[in-house]
Formats: sequence, structure tokens, C-alpha cells
Amino acid sequence: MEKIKAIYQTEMERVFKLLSNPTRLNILYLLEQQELSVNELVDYLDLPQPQISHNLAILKAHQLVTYRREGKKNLYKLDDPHILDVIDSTKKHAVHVVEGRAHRDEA
Amino acid sequence: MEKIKAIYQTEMERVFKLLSNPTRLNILYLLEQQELSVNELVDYLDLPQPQISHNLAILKAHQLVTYRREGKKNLYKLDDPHILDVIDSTKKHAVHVVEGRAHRDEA
DNA sequence: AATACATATGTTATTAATAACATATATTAG
DNA sequence: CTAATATATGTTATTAATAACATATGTATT
Repeated sequence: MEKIKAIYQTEMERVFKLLSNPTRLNILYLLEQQELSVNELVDYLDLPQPQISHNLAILKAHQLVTYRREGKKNLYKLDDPHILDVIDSTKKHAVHVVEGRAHRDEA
Repeated sequence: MEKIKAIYQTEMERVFKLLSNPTRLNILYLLEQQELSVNELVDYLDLPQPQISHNLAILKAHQLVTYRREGKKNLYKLDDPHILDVIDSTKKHAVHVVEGRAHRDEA
């Protein structure tokens, strides 16, 4: 019986912390579908631009997204393939729990 | 382009929040391997018993663990199969990032 | 029923995360 | 070189999470 190696655990915690924020989670979820500029994210998520930029900076600092400049725009995309799995597995779990709860809660 | 449905998003956030704590992450990681009593978790994780119990209560409240009583002991186990995937995918990501960084950081 | 063991709960101080806002920088177009 | 657009950074107030500790409950055994 072993607990998680400290070095991996720290990284896992970090990722989970990043994902436990609705703004960042939605950013990653949208970028999972396609590359987007800051303004496009602002439009889709209907949040103040500084909040989007701030969270993109956090995601970038932890190597979850990268960007390239195109004209005036910064186009962001995901930087790590594994994160897709994490988000998708969790979405499955969420669907499962929510559907299960819906049943349980009926009548 | 759609953001995550609010009902699922809330559940996802909740799970990520639960997992972003080292104590809870390690509890789940150990329970992934076998059913354990509170005291066994205390021994493995070398943390004060109330802290373990407190976090088990949080995990139980969110349907991530259940327990059965056996004699004097409460034996806890995982309550949700999807969580395994989430933890494992994230561990893979963590290994990837940590190994990658190790290379990058050399020389 | 009393004791001991196993676990749970409640309280508080400390620390960290968040959103909101103002402002700054950088690039492009005129 | 100036204005406009796109994005980034800094500051602060508010709120939430955490760990640490004391204490309570609950069951088993005698």
C-alpha cells in the first residue's frame, strides 16, 4: 500500500486546483474544441476580459495552454493531451452522478 | 461551440475541488487499492485522526466513498468507478509533466 | 453499567482563492 | 506619431478552504 509519490501528487493537486474553477474549466472545455482568441473566449463565456486573461495566464503558467499570435490576436490552444482525458472522464462521472441523483430525487 | 452544461459543470467543479486536496487525494488513491478503516488510513497517511475523519465525511457527502461497519471499525471504500479514471488520467498527466520538466530543467 | 477503543463533530485562527475594477502594455492601422 | 484594438497586469475586498485542536458520540467487551 503506497500513497502517491510526492512529486506526482503535487502536480496532480495543481491540475485539480486549476480545474476546480468554473472559468478555467470552461476555457479548457472550449479550447478542447478549437483554437480561440481571448476576445472569442470573452464572447462565449460572457465574462470580463481581464478575468479571462488572468485565468489564461494561470493556465499558461502551468503549461495547460499555449498561444500563438496572429495579427492583433492571441490564439490559445491546449498544450497537453492528457488533460482532455481528465476533463472527459470527469464529465462522465458528473453525468453519472447527476443522472443518478435525478432518479433518486424523483417522487 | 458550447460551454459545459451548468448542471454538469457544477458537479465537475465539485469533484475537482475535492481532489485538489492532498489528504483527500491520498485517501482516494489508497482506497482505490483496497478497503480500509479510518485507523489504517491514519497510519498510512500519518495524519491526525480527526483530519482523516473530517475528509472522509466530505468525500462521503459527495458520494465518492461509502463505508460499512465491521465490529468496532468503519471500513471505507470507493463509491464511484469513474473516479478511478479521473485519478489515473491525471496521474498520467502528472508523470508526463514532471518527466518533461525534468528533461527541460537538466543542464 | 463502566471502561476502552474507534470514529465523528464543532470551533477557531490562519491562509489562500476569487472576482471586480482600474490601469498598463503591445501591436497594428491610419 | 497617434489612435484604436487586443490583451495583460496590479490592487484590493470578499469569501472560502485548511489544519489544529478539543471534545463528543457510539459500539463492544467485561
